[in-house]
Amino acid sequence: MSQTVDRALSILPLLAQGPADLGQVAERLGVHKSTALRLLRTLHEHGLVYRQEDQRYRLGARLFALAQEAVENLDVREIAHPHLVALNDRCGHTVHLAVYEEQEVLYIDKVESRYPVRMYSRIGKPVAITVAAVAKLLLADLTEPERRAIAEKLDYPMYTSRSTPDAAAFLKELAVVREQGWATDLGGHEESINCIGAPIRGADGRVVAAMSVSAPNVVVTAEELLTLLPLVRRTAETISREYSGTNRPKKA
Amino acid sequence: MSQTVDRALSILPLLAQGPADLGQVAERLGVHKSTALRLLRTLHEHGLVYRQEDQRYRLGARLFALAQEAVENLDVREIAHPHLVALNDRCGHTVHLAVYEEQEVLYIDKVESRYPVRMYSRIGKPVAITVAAVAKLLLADLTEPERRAIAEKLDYPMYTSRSTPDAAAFLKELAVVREQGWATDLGGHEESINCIGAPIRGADGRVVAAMSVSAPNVVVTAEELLTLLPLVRRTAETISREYSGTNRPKKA
DNA sequence: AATGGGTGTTGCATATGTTGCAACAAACTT
DNA sequence: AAGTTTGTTGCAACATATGCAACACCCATT
Repeated sequence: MSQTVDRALSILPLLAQGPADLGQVAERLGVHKSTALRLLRTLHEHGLVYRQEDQRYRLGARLFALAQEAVENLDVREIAHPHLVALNDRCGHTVHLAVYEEQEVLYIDKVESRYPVRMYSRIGKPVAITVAAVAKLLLADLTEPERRAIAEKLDYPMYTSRSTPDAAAFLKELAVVREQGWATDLGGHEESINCIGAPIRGADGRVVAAMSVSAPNVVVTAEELLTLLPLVRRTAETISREYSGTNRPKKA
Repeated sequence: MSQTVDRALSILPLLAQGPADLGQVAERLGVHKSTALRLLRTLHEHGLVYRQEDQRYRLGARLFALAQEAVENLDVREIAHPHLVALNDRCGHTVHLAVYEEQEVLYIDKVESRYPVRMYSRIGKPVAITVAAVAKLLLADLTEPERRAIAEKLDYPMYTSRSTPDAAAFLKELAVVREQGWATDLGGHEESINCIGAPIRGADGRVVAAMSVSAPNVVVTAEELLTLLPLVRRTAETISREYSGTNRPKKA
């Protein structure tokens, strides 16, 4: 791989955390200031980096444009969105859509709860991979060696007492999820929040995305939330059918 | 500037047009296949590029995550502040910056009038939402159903005889504000104080904040204050440009 | 007005890292 | 099975990125 490009690209996540000046960039990259300057200049010419009035650098508009095109290319999102909204209309809770890519699970869509109490999550943000219902669904579909490889590499932070403690427990949970075709997260990420999720499959049966419904204890108990399971699964299946084209041909 | 990085970054807009295989990328870059391969690999490692099952490359979801993180860490206040100060330097009146959050409009910055007579307001304090110019600007940008939902829920205290009396009047006012792109509050909150305001927009055109200039009658009449409108609008636009990073368009 | 610390910027010699090649591997067509 | 297309690796040659040191600049301090 290319060292120069590697360094240049490392600047992006760094700037995503907030603006930084030349010195800071150089230091965090471990290179000379002049080197950092030239990398930043190149990024700047491509519009990925913007220089604000105080001379500090931050991510540029071009990146947003690219990101926009990137999500548009993920057409699961496009197809799923109206169904997620419809589901939210019926149950009122927060609905998430996530995909697995490069060892990460990312939220790519979200429909906010209608209740005043909202949970914290962020589109584009990596999911708590060891506990989230959507993460379990997406990982459960990998091959057994892949699952094991990933499970070994992960950290298992104990967000709550009910978080997945270690690789063994995680693999076991994935096996259950794979078997039953749906997943839960009962207070594993935040003590008072429960989720239920179902997989969205492509034409070949592989899981291409996962969706979930989340609600805090103060609104509905875990048992009540579970009564929504059939609805969630049906929604996921509808989306799967539309996505895989067995129902409605939509796009070329 | 760096040739290697330049080439690597040129791949991104190329892939934004749709997935492409190694050969196509190499050809459109004008480099050898092996070179393109190494560049793509580096992009891949950073998650900016994703390799789909048919081995073709497309933009990766990480791009989306980066952009999302960036907007979240973008501080309007930080960017706006120097411009607000400059505006205050020129006109001498109190300048406010406000955002909409969770059904409320909050002041997040303020530059005090240089005149001895000052109006009462406080950073972090909720704004008089039915009358303030900044509130009108922020609410006017919501969707029609959202606006109606909020307008219904609000109280309409008659701070003065010129306060907005009810939901119908408020919605009508919002429509006007939305149309004209600026707002006023002429004695609606305190009998002797007038404000004019303008919206600050993000890269996608949505209103992310609003600013206003306020002055009491004893210093300038409402008509005199209105002569500042072009200046206020220009300032808001300058901030918008800087915030959205669209100041410097550059092309290959 | 002069000094000094803090930036960002440029020219240059060195050698490091990138390049294109050509040969190899693998997957599909015929 | 042979042939075509596409992706991948090792290597030698050279172009390119690198760090340095000197410079320019701005701001605060004296």
